[in-house]
Amino acid sequence: MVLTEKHRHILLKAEELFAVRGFDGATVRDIADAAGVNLAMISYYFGSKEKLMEALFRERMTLMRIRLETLIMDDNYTPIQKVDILIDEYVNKVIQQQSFYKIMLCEQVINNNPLVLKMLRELKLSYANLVGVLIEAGQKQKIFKKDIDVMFLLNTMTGTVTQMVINKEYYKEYNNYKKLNAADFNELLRTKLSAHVKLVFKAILGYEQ
Amino acid sequence: MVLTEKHRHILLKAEELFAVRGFDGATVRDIADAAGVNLAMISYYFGSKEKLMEALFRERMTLMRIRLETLIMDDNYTPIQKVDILIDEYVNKVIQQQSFYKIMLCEQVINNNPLVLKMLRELKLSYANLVGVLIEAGQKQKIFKKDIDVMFLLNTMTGTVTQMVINKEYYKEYNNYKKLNAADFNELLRTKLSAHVKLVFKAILGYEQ
DNA sequence: GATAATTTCAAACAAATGTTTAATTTTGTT
DNA sequence: AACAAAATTAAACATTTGTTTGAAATTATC
Repeated sequence: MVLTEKHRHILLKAEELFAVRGFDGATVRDIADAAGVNLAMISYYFGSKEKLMEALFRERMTLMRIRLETLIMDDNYTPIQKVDILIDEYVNKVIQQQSFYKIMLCEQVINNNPLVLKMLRELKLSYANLVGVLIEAGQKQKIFKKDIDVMFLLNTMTGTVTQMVINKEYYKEYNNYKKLNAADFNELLRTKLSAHVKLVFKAILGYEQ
Repeated sequence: MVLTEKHRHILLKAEELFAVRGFDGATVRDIADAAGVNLAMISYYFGSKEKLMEALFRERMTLMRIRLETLIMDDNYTPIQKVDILIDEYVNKVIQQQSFYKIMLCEQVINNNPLVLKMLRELKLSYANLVGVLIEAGQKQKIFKKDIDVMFLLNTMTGTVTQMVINKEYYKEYNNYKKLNAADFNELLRTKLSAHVKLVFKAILGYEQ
């Protein structure tokens, strides 16, 4: 399906609502209202609510895998540099696309849409495989230690980052960052998260510097 | 509200359904069927679907905070021992109560029930405060390094553990653990998660041994 | 500018949802 | 055994839900 500007606008508004109310909680009427279009337009443009969700996942997930693949295969970086880039880019992406990552998280728990589940599955396994290649390269160069569990490594990153994003407001409150505006706070979070995950990765992968 | 065995039985079945379909996705009819009671019994026993959810949270969350408080105040353990116990008990609890932790995760994202949100908030903040006390004790003894961000520390633990539990099946598949039965696999996960989080905590808190 | 294709709309539709009702059965008490 | 309280039930209720319809408005094509 080719997406027009109208498609993308509806997807954006649907995304915001799904992130706050969940797939079942956000009604088609809510989405139509938020997008400023008639109720019937959702079915007209996407076929159904389910297919709208599928379109959203297809749209948001398209670029994810490709980027990682080019990074892993890039010969201009050392394994350590690649790990740092991987972390930076992941943290950036989650902070930039908070709504979608919240939806992804819920969809991993709630078993709603088979097609969405399949896409998540493929993304996860290909991520594990690609990062596995990176780890092995680092191990061959004696930079990373032996016996790295790729899934533990990845889930530590994804879990820490999503958890911090979900609990953003508590973090803000706990550290008295109330005076910061949303953009500045996101920037602070981005910097701290990158540094933190990098520290954790050093411990798991077993390298210094 | 005093909970009878019947109450608890319905809560258990509701918990299983909420974990798989979400609050909005699990219908009162589904829950009644799963519990083997008449549809009207849900309202009769709990008042409403929302109140059933609140009762579930009240029931499951009651013991959480108290346990941590006694651990932190216990003088028989060193800070490092307390950290290890904290991790072990958290991992055990999540693996033992996977359904409820999945529900908690979704409720943190989806803003459904104000009372549930309030309970989550209180749990999170009191957890942060109590662990903060533990960290400071360790810092005073020069065991932990300075400038520990308690929320980053906690979210690394909760994020990693929940992420591993959510992606259990992928992990099983990726590592060819298909032959293991559910109980054995949970045990394996428990052991590996404990060791992994302890390693990560050592790096964050900055101690050896 | 006439015609066709596309987009938009209000209304209607059937199905599903949480909750209530009022009658019936079961349980407890004396 | 007789009565009262509690538990259970099938049916009904009013909303809300996703989706469709058929007419109207808009845009594109010749």
